[in-house]
Amino acid sequence: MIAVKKTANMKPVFAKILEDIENQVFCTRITDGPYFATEFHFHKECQINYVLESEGKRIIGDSVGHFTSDELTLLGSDLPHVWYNDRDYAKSITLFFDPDRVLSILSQFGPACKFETLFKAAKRGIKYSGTTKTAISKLLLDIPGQEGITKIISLLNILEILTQAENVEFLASNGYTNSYHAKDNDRVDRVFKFVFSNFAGDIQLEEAAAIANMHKHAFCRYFKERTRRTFVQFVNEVRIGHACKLIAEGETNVSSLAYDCGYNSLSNFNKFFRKIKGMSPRNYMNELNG
DNA sequence: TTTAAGAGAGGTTTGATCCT
DNA sequence: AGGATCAAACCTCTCTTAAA
Repeated sequence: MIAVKKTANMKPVFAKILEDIENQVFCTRITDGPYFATEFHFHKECQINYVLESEGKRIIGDSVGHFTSDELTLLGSDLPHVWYNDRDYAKSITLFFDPDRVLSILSQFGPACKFETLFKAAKRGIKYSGTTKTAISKLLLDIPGQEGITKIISLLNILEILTQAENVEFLASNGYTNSYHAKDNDRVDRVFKFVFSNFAGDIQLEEAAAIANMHKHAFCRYFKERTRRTFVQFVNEVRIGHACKLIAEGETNVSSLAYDCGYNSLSNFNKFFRKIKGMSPRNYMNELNG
């Protein structure tokens, strides 16, 4: 279901980007392969991410969501994130920049308050749509072929457009603060991958705890501390999120939806669907499809 | 076919405490 | 700080039943 492949060079790839940015105001990275080559992580640099082709699940801060091709997001400093594709291809372009450095440059030309505000808002992760998305994605894709000052102008253009965007969607919850530590990344990534790969079947707490190398009691506490939700809540959010994706793709049978998402009883599926979405599955279908 | 409520069993989460 | 252990509280999960 989810591509859970892993290569030995994942970390060096990311470390290289951070090295590159040491010497520049910003840098871009193009991913074009069977999967997104980073694990769950966070860093000081902001990033603008445009998914060209792929779909799957993503975690940004405390949000668990589904992404598809043509998705544009801005992630602020220290916001934990990961994209797990469940297709065998992943194509995206990402622009990394150090917000402090960008602000210090911009402030030499006048007040940079609106950019400061943007970077602060980005700590929740922002998803863009409409004309903003169209304009930014085009500018982003042009950057790799540009040099020197033209490149800088593109970045400034992008940031300017982002400050003017309307109807944006915030991803992490209001007031979200990162409670992960850098050393959590591996462990948490293993657990997330486990859930995303197995949510359609049975998932036992003890198995997840073992994957995290912890006793189940310690794991419960650890998981809640980092994700702000219990392990069972997380699994249900992933399952109901998947149900919504299937509904969006045209599934009309509530019963098969329940079993496809890992529920062994219709009654339990209905219960959690209502709890998470605030309405019954049938209502949700009607609202979505008119 | 779908939704919802209730009950019992058993799984999950949490508080307190101890250990490293 | 972070994890282990135990006990107790809390909550899911599944099944049943009934109704829309």
